[in-house]
Amino acid sequence: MLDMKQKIKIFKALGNETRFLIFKNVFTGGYTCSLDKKDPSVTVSPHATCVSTIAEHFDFSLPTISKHLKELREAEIITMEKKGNKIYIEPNIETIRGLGACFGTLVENFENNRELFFGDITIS
Amino acid sequence: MLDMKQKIKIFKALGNETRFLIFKNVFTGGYTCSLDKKDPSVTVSPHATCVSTIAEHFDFSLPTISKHLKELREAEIITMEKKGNKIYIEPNIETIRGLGACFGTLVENFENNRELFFGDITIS
DNA sequence: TCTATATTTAGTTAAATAACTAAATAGCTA
DNA sequence: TAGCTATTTAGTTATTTAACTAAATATAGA
Repeated sequence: MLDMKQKIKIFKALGNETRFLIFKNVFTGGYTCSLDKKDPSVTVSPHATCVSTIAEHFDFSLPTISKHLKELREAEIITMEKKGNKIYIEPNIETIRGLGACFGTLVENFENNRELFFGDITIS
Repeated sequence: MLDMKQKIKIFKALGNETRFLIFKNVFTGGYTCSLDKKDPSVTVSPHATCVSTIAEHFDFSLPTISKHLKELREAEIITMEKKGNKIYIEPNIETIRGLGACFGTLVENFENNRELFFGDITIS
């Protein structure tokens, strides 16, 4: 379960256009980075990519993208794993699943409370 | 359906501790503000509250809270309706429902893509 | 109309954010 | 080892954010 600090960190991370676009593309596989040619057994997901590949899609410098990725990693939205001299970035679906569940619970509780208070009357 | 700009605005709004706490309490009914005594027919939800009531729960000045509320309203996370000389604040559940649905779709698509790629093999 | 209440606007300031370039680190490959 | 690739760290700067106080606006009620 995500605690409040963690949720705020996630929202802050996604509340920036560049980071949001990185997030979007890492999760939907918009970027692809060739995996290690020497070792095809490397077990990265099809979504995996690396820092420089992502940076190619933006007009910002590599250090700027690197810093954005760090923030996404600290919010546990992505994972970054070093393999050789590259860092493979993958979506952290558990965090997104957790966030989705939080919103689901919030909506559900809200509906239940409303029903308790208003009975079966629909408020427009 | 929420567009990208709107989503980013929502995340930015919730990525601040004070605004997150306001959001939390407005949605869960943590604050309650007495409704208009003269006119009990006023149709505000049990979650309704007003700016000064919210401000009482924080060590920040009223203008600071007012500005935070404005940002939450612009992100369509809450609604603010003036009735007399008070402004009643209510949660905008549709926005939260929409956001929850987005995360749901993202997770679902992710699972489907993974299944398409990996078959029924479970990746640990 | 006068006064009190509720809220926002304006203007200021300190801190945080997001960008840059240059330099450092780390791991391949020749 | 030397050079190349991938990435981060350090240091700087401009912009944005979040806070404040004081003043303005709007409504309610005496």
